[in-house]
Amino acid sequence: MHQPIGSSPYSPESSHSSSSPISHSFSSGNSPMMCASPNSAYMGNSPSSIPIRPGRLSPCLSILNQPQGKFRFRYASEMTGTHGCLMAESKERNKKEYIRVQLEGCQDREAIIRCTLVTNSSKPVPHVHRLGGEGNSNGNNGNEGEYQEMIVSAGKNEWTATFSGLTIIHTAKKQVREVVERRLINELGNAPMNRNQGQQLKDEADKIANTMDLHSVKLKFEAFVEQNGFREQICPPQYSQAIHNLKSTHAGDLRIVRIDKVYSCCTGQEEIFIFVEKVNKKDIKIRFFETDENEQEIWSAFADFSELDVHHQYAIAFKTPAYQDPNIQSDVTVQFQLYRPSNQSTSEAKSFTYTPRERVGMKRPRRDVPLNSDSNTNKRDYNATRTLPNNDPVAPNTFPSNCPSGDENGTPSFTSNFADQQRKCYESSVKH
Amino acid sequence: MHQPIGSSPYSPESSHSSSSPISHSFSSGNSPMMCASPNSAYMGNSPSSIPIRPGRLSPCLSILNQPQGKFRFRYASEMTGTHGCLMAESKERNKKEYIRVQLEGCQDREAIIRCTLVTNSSKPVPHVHRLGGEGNSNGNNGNEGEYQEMIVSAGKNEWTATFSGLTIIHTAKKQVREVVERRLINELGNAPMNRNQGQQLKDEADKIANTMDLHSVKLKFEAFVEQNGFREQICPPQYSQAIHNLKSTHAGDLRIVRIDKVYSCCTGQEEIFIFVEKVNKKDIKIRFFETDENEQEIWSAFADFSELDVHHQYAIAFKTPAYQDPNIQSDVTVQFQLYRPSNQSTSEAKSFTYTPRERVGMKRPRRDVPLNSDSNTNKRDYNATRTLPNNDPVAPNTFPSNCPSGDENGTPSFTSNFADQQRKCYESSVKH
DNA sequence: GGGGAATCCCC
DNA sequence: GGGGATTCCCC
Repeated sequence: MHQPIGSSPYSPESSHSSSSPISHSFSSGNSPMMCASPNSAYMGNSPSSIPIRPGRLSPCLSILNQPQGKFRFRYASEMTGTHGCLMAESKERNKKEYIRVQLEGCQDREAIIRCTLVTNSSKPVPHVHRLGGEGNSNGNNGNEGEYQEMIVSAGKNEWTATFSGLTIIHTAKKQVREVVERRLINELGNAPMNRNQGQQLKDEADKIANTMDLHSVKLKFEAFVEQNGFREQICPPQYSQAIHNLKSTHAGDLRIVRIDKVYSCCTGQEEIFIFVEKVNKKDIKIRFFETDENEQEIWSAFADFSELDVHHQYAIAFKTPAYQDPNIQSDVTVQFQLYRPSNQSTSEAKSFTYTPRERVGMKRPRRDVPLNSDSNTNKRDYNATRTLPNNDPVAPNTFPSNCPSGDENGTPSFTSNFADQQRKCYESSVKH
Repeated sequence: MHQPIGSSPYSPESSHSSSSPISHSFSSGNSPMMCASPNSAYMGNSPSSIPIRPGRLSPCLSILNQPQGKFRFRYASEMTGTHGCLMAESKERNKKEYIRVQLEGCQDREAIIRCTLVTNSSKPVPHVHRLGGEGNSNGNNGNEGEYQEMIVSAGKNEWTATFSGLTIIHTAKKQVREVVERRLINELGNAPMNRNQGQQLKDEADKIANTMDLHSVKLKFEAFVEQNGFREQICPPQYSQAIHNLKSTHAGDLRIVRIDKVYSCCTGQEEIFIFVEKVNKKDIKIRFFETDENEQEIWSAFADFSELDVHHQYAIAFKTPAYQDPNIQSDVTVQFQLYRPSNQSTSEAKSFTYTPRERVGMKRPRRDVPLNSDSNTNKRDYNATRTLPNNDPVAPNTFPSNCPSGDENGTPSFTSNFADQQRKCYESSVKH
């Protein structure tokens, strides 16, 4: 102990109660005080820094490889069989990397890096979910899944702990309160309580349990050295980026799986069906946008649909928004993507084409487009080249082309590749 | 007792053990015999008829109003709050009718009609699910949800029992075995067993538990008269039609909720997206069919899709089957519906229009790249590639008409109201 | 690794 | 009455 317990807001979260080599308590605060204890990981203020050991330079932890931002948390009931474990975020899709944490500036022979699961909140506290791990070479058992530890040293691993085989075990909602309460009691060193204190504790547990986000966690890394059979925390903890539960509707990946039609008249209001991965109908939008050559967004608009158009979380029927310019002369390629307002996340974008609308009052029964690409759609008076059946009330026609429809030089063109779009477009524009 | 127990395959299922006024045992057989007891509702043979009381004309039960064929079974955990109860099947959508059962030809002053839940199997046995009921005027309590009873008489209700407020309580899978075992033991009158018999019973319970269909039940109606404090069954039981659990994927209603396009060229192979109610991708087909003026089916075909085209049970992307006649000269209206092979159930049909194909042999420039060639239906991650305006291999085109495409006089017409269909149709026909 | 069935919760 | 969140199971 380098400081009296509770002597400052900086009192360490873990510095005195752990008996070597492995502590089972969650936060190591061991204050006999009640709920207001600033030493409690749950109830107190998190220390904003960690005391430096007297007469030593403070080492420092740095996360070399962050964990994945998304991972499927598994229930204890799913822990039979193997389901893949928490890896590091990696730029390359197919490259597997492990989570790595390095201890810098350590003066001791070796140190221990501990990894625990904490809440994704401004003041991280131990999470009710548990951290599982099997491949861990240090093979910690009997820790109730509450942490994983690695020994680091200069010679062994250049002070770098590699956490492989980590797993996040999802505590069922029903048990959350109980787990929190048990930990609170532990934190308080199992001090005897009177009825009032007991109630206070229960209330606090309730509050924490009801508040804790079960669908995102962070990893907390701490470094210790062991001396004379006691552990000492040697530097401030580091927190990883948040890890979101892939199975959750609110955190799951947004994805457009299938699209029935990827073009629309620039006047919008055309119905598109898409299949998507699980979405929450109250928290989903479809965003159309266009970027310039510098990737700068130059236009965006939301598609038109209501909750009723979201079919059981997996499909959406929406109407396209009007393009910014109702007078485009050639196809314009834009993008669209799912957007979740609650956390601003988006899906990958899919490309989408806006086609020109029919010109109103255009007076050229023309065919200025090479032979086949055309499109000009639906002039009633347009005389198609093909032979029409005698009573065919129209049906102007053009035929397909292998030529590009919009030309490379930017020459305006009325051509569209999408005849049916043109048709509808015409209809909607003549209504104006 | 009118017959010795087990004396015949017709020994009554419920005739002697029940002590008045309410029996708690499931089948009333109370034989001391072991597993082979023909008297056990679970293990024995079901009686194919019921003994007639000596010297009496046998009365008879008839079900005036059958229960609904579909109902959502509720778990015990859902029994808080009200969720609607089992009603009778009714022709008119909005008309609420109760399940009613009449006892005919009863010579006694009054009788009791009991309703229990049994399996939907050739030899119905008591179901592990329970029958709940609250609105029941006879208000049976303490029957553990195992039956509901009504008293009938000439004056009171014209021998007709009305079962209102029935509910089906879904026994969780985990408890099925235990419930079955308990009942078996009860059936055997809690007779002492040796180890071997115990094992036999467990095995039997296992078998029954694993075999019982938890998603469909029937109601069993029995009639009793009470005399000298004893009950006597007075006629053969009646079984209702099956009631299927609406929440089950296998029994739930098939329904087409939304369709992106209701027309296709008669040559088929056009992609349609539909939103549906929960289906099982391994047990669903889409059937197109046509009926003549007499409602006789004159053509049918299945749409083309694979399991991969079924999106999370709620949406399907399929290709239309070719119509029987590739040379139709005007639109043909057919129907399509979902079809579940396992039980031959179908959804309501939606109407669908086949449009004539473009005439082959007409000479006009065209392309041989099918428009839809990129629609790789079988990839979950369907990437709409048809978006690049500049190199889009273009589409043939026809134009819309405000006139009916098929004319009333039967004059052949190449016109279609569905220009894009024509386009695709054209392409698919040129591929031939 | 992931889909969906089973169970439970709540608008 | 019903949709969907949660938990569990299994291909």
